[in-house]
Amino acid sequence: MIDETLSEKEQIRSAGLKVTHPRMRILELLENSSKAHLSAEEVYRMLIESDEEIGLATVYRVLTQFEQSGILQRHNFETGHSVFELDRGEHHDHLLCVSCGMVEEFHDEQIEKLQHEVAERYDFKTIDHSLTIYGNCKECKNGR
Amino acid sequence: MIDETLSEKEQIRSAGLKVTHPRMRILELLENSSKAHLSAEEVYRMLIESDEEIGLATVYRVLTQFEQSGILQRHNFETGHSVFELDRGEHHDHLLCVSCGMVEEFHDEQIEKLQHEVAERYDFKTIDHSLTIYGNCKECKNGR
DNA sequence: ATACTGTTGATAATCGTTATCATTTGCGTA
DNA sequence: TACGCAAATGATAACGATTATCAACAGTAT
Repeated sequence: MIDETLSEKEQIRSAGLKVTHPRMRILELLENSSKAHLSAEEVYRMLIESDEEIGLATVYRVLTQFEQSGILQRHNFETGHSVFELDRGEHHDHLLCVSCGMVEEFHDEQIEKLQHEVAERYDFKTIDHSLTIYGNCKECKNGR
Repeated sequence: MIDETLSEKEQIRSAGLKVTHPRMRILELLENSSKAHLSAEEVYRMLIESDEEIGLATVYRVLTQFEQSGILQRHNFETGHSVFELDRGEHHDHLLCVSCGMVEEFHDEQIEKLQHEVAERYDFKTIDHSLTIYGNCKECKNGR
């Protein structure tokens, strides 16, 4: 979960990481992206298009570090690759359009509560949970 | 969703597939397994151990065909590989122990209903949905 | 039994991701 | 400000899971 009042530099520092060129560029990119959910390959391509000489290995490494320090969240939808988004603190679930790939976020307190009850019922210590609804969005449902 | 009253042979036939040795063995294995959720590699290894000469490529192919014809369900938990289980019709969600890999199934009608409401709220046509709770099971939570 | 088409198995290829390692770079210290 | 060193980088090899290729083989309708 990030503190929006911290600058990129401060966020990276407080994650215990050196403030380097690749890390700054990647964090800026995530914060300025119009798409909330990006894959490593997408981040890499966007950097290349901005004439940044950042290797693919570095992109994967930095994204993983950002995830581990809580700057980013990683999601594994059923697409065969991970996508990342800024962790803004509020837990949410996803609606994913299988036609156009669009991702919509939602939060439902009632569902959250029921999930905790289920975990309790099975004597499970919840670490994380993910709920994704796959389907067709408004646009794709009708024409396209 | 499979009809339990159909024999393996009939299930394969009604999927529009030829009744072959590998398909029979794989379906039998799934139906007799004590573990409900198996990966392609696990199925392959179990076949090898039963002295079955079935190639890994065939295992992947058959599992995919069984999934497409509704005999199996495929799940992509956050483990990096797919697992398969017989589709018995009743939708359910999963509790996954990140320590021992144990998978527990549950069904909560209330959660189902709330998910439909969310989809409606966003004008989404639901095709599928998956809810997985990651954590530590009863055993792993305490000693191990 | 025959023929035709789907299926199989060995293996190469692919995809997303991680490991390796020589070179470079932040950054605390002198 | 220059120095030194551990941490970080980038090119690329390696990896694990899965899919494609293709010649040999096997169900099944006739």
